[in-house]
Amino acid sequence: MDDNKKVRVRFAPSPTGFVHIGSLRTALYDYLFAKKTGGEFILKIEDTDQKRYVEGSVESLIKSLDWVGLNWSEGVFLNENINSDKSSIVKSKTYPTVSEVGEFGPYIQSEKLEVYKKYVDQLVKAGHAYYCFCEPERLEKMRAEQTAEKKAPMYDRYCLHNVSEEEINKNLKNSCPYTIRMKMPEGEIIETDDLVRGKVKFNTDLIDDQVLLKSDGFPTYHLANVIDDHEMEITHVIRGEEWLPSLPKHILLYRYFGWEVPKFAHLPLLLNPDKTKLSKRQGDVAVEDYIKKGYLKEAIINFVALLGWNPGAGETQELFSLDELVEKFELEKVHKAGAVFDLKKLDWLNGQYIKKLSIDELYEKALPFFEQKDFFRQAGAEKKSPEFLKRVLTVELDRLPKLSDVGENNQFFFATDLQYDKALLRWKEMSDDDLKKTLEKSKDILENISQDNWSKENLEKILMDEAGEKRGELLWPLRAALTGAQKSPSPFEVAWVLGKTESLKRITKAISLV
RNA sequence: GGCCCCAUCGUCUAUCGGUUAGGACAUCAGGUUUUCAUCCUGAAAAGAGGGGUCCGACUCCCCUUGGGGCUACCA
Repeated sequence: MDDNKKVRVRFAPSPTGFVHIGSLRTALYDYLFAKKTGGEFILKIEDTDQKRYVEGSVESLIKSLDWVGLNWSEGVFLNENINSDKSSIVKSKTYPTVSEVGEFGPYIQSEKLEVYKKYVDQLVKAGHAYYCFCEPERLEKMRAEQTAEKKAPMYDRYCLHNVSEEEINKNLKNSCPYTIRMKMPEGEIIETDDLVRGKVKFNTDLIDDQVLLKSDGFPTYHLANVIDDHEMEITHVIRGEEWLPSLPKHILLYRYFGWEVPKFAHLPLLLNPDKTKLSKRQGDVAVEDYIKKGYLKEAIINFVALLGWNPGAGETQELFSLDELVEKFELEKVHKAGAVFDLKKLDWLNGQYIKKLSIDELYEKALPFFEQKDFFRQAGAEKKSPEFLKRVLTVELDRLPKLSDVGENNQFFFATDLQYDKALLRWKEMSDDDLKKTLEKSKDILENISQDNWSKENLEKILMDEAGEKRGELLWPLRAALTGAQKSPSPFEVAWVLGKTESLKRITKAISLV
C-alpha cells in the first residue's frame, strides 16, 4: 500500500436503535486517527439487515454523534446540518431526513444493492462463489447434526457439488429463493498484520462458506463491507475485535476482486463488570442513556478514550480534551485486552468536568434536569427563577457527579413548608430553653444583615464571629432549621441561597416548633 | 465442541531486560473553622502457574490454566 495515500477511515453503524457506547469508542478512535493523520472521517450506514432496522435510528444516531462532537466530512448528514456550499449533495431516498455528501456514495448500503449484485456475479463467474438453494430448515438440521457429532457447524457444500448449471438456471428462472456463498479455498493459511494485534493467521479449512448475498437480495456485512471500503477508498479499517474471526474472509474477498487490502485495526472489546462483552442486560450501553443521565460529552469522550488506550510514557494526566486526544493518539498504543466499563470512574470524570463549568453554563445544562424533578415542579415561582437556581448550582457545583443529580440531595431549597422532626434541631444534649435561645440568636443576627450584605462571605464571617468557640451550638440548630435535613451544605450557603426573607421564615418556624 | 484473541492492584493503566513495579478511580484511616459533599494527607492493594533464553525477566519464547470473542440468509 502506498503509505503516502491520504488516510480515509469510516464509522459504519447499523440503524438498529441506538449508538452503543462501544461503537462510540470505535468512532472516537476513527476520528482521532483521521484528525491526527490529516485524513478524512466518513460516516456510512450499514442497513443490510431489514429485520433489525429501527425507525428513526439513522437520524438519532447522527444526532448522538453530533452531540459528542465527532465531526465527519463525508458521508451521511442530517439535512438541517448541511451547508449549501458542499458539492455533490444527494438526498437520501431511503431516509428522508438525511442527505449524502461526497464523491464515493451511496453511503447507505441499502441504496446500492445493484452494485453488490454486480460484484457478486463477478465472483460467481470466477468460481469464487456459488448459488445455494438450501432451505433454512435443511441448514438448521445439518448444523444440529454436526453439533451433535461435536463437529464445527459448517455448510456441507451440497449446492456446490450437487446442483448443475442447468438446475441453477432452471431454479433462477422459476425464481427459487437463493443465496450466494463464498467458496473458501482449501488448505490455505491466510496471514496478515493487524495494527493492534500484530501477526494473525487463519486456516481456510476451518472457515465456513459464508453467505455473501442473502435471499432478499441484500448483501451480508462481509460482502458489503469489502465492496464499500474499496469503493470509498478506505485506507484503515478500525473496528471491534468481534470482527477478527471473519477477517480472513474479507482478505480473501479483496484478493478475489484483485483489490488492495486496507490496513486493519481490531479494537479490544468493552466489557461488563463480569468481563463479558458490554451488554444491555448489565446496564446502560446507549450513548443516549448517558446523555439522559447528565454526563457531559467531555467526560464521556475522555472516559471512553482511556478504555483501551493511553498516551503512555509515564504520563499521569487523566483529563484530556478532544484536541489533546487528537494530538496524542496513536493506534500503536491501543491495547489488546478488553476493558471493563467502570461507571465509578466515569462519575468522577464527569464531576471534574462539571466543576470546570461556569455557573451560567451549568445553569443552561442543568435546567432541563431540574424540570424533570417533582420537587422542582411543585416549587414556588421564585424558586424557579434563574437567579435562585444559579445560587443553588453555585452551592452544588463541587458536589455533582452528574447533571441528573441536580437538587436531589438539597430538596429543602425548593420546599414551601419544611417538614421535619423537632429533635433534629437539637445540638447534642442542649435543653429546649437553650435551643430556643440559640435559634433566636441566629434570627437576631440574620435580621441585622441587610439585603445588600446578604452574601455567602458575609454570612459566614458574621455567623462564625458570633458562634465563637462552641460553633455547633449556634450553627447546627440554624442549619437544621434552614434545611430540615440531617445532611446539607453549610448554613451560610443555605441562607445565602434561600435569601433573607425565606431564611428568617424558616427560623421563626423552628422557634415555634420548640 | 472447533477456531481466534487476550492475561500488571477490585477497575482503567505506566513499565518497551536491570524500578522500593508508578499514577488514577474505588476502598479504608486521618485532617480540612457544625453535618454532608468537595478538598488535602496517608494506608492497603498487582505481574495466573510452570518451564526455558539471558549475568539478569512483569517485560522475549513455549506449555498449562483462566477469561473473552466468533462459530446466522445479524452486524
